[in-house]
Amino acid sequence: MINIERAIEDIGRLKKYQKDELLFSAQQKADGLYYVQSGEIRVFKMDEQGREVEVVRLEAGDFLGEAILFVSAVFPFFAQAVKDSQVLFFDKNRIFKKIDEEPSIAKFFLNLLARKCLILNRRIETLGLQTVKKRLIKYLLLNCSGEKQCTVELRTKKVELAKILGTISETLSRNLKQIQDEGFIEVEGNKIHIKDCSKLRLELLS
Amino acid sequence: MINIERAIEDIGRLKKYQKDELLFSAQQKADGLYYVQSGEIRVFKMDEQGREVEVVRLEAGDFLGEAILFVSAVFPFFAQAVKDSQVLFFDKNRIFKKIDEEPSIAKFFLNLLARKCLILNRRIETLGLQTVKKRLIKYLLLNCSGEKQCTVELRTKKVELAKILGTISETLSRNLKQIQDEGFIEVEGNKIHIKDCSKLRLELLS
DNA sequence: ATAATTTCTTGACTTAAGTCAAGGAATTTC
DNA sequence: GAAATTCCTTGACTTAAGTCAAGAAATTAT
Repeated sequence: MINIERAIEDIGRLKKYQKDELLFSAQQKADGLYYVQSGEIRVFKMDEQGREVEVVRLEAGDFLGEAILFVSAVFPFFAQAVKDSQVLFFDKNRIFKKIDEEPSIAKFFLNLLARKCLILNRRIETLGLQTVKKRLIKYLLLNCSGEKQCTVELRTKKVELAKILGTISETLSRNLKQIQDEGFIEVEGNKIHIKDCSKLRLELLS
Repeated sequence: MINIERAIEDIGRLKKYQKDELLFSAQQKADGLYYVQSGEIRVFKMDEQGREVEVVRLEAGDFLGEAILFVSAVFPFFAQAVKDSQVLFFDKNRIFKKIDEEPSIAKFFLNLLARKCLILNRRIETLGLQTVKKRLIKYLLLNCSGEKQCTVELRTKKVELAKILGTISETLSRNLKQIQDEGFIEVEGNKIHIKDCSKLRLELLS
C-alpha cells in the first residue's frame, strides 16, 4: 500500500466478496470508493442486447469508482468478484471529510483521476483505428513493457478482448494468427510474446 | 463564468490566438490549464500515418489540459484555434498554490476530472460498437438533448466526425443516408434532425 | 457575382470483417 | 481421470466497410 492508503485506511471498511458475488449493479447510487486488496474484480456493462461487455479487470492495488465519487451519479457498470476477493470500501462522505481535513489527499485523487483520463484517452486512440489488426497491435503496444522483446499477458478471455477492441472472437483469432504468421508475435495461450516492439509499431504505418 | 472562475481568474492570463494558430503541440511539456473564453479550439492527434485525427472541439466555457495538469506529462495532442479565440491560461504552479490556499478549488477540479472520465467512458462505449451505423447512432444519441424530437448540430466537418467514429467520410455519408432513408433522421447540411430518439435507440438492438 | 477551392456524395470495385457451423483445445466438474 | 462444459480456432460464405475516381454541393476568395 502506498501513502494515500495509510492516510485513509482508517476510514476504509474491509469487505469480502465470494467468487461471482456482485460488488454493485449498474444504476445503483454510487456511495463510495473501492480499493482492491486481493482477488480479482470484473467490471462490465450490459449492452443493448442484454449481453455482458467487459470494461476492465481489476487486481490488487486497483481503485474502482474514483470518477463517480466526485460527480453525483449512479454506477454506469456492474462490478463482480471473479475470485474470492478482499476490498476496502471508503464511504463517500468520509472521504470528503478527510479531504477537508487533509488537503494533500485531494491531490492524490486529482492525480488518480488525471491518470485515469490519460488511460481512457489511449483507449480512444486505439479504438479510433480503422482495422482490427491495427487496433490489436496498438492494444498490445499499449499493454506491453515497451522493451524490445516482451510479453503481454491477457487477463481476460479472448471473447472479452474482442469486445474491448470492438470486434468478435473469430476476427480476433484470425488477426492474432495473421500477425503471428507475419512473424511479429508468438501466441501461447494467454501470453503473447512480442518479438520486436519497434517492428510491430511500424505495422501501424501500413 | 461560474464560481471557480472567480476564484482563480486573478491568476489567469489572457491569451489571444488567431485562426489556425497553435496553442501547443504534442510532446510539449504541459505547464498549465487552458480555459476557452471565446472562439473555437480544435484538439487533435497525429496518427501513425501523419494524418490528423480530431479528438474534440472546444467552445467558450470548456477547459483544456485538466488531466495533464495533475500528472507530470507532455501533451498527448495538439491544440489549434479554429477561429480567433480568447483563452485564459492558468500556470500550473499558481494553480497548485491556489489549491493549497483554498481547498474547495481542489474539489472543483476533482469534479471536472470526474466528469471528463465519464465523457471519455461514453466515447469508449461508442467506439466499442461493431458497425459504423451503430457507432453513428450512439454518437447522435449521446449528443442530442434526449427529447423525442431533437437536432444534433455537427460542429466539425464530416471528415472529422468520420475520424471520431473510426471510419472515413464516404462510409459516414452512406450510413447517414441509410439512416435517413429508413426514416429515423433528416440530414440538412450540418444539422441532423432526429425524428424519434427512442425509435432510433431501438436500432442499436438489431 | 464569379471563380477557385474545399468538402461531400455517389458509383463500381476490392478488401476486411461478421455469420454460421463444426471441430478441437483447454478448463472445470464430478 | 473421464465427462462435460466452456472457450478458441478454422472454413465457407455473406455483408459491411474501404479504395479509387468522378462529379455535385457548399465555402471561400477575388
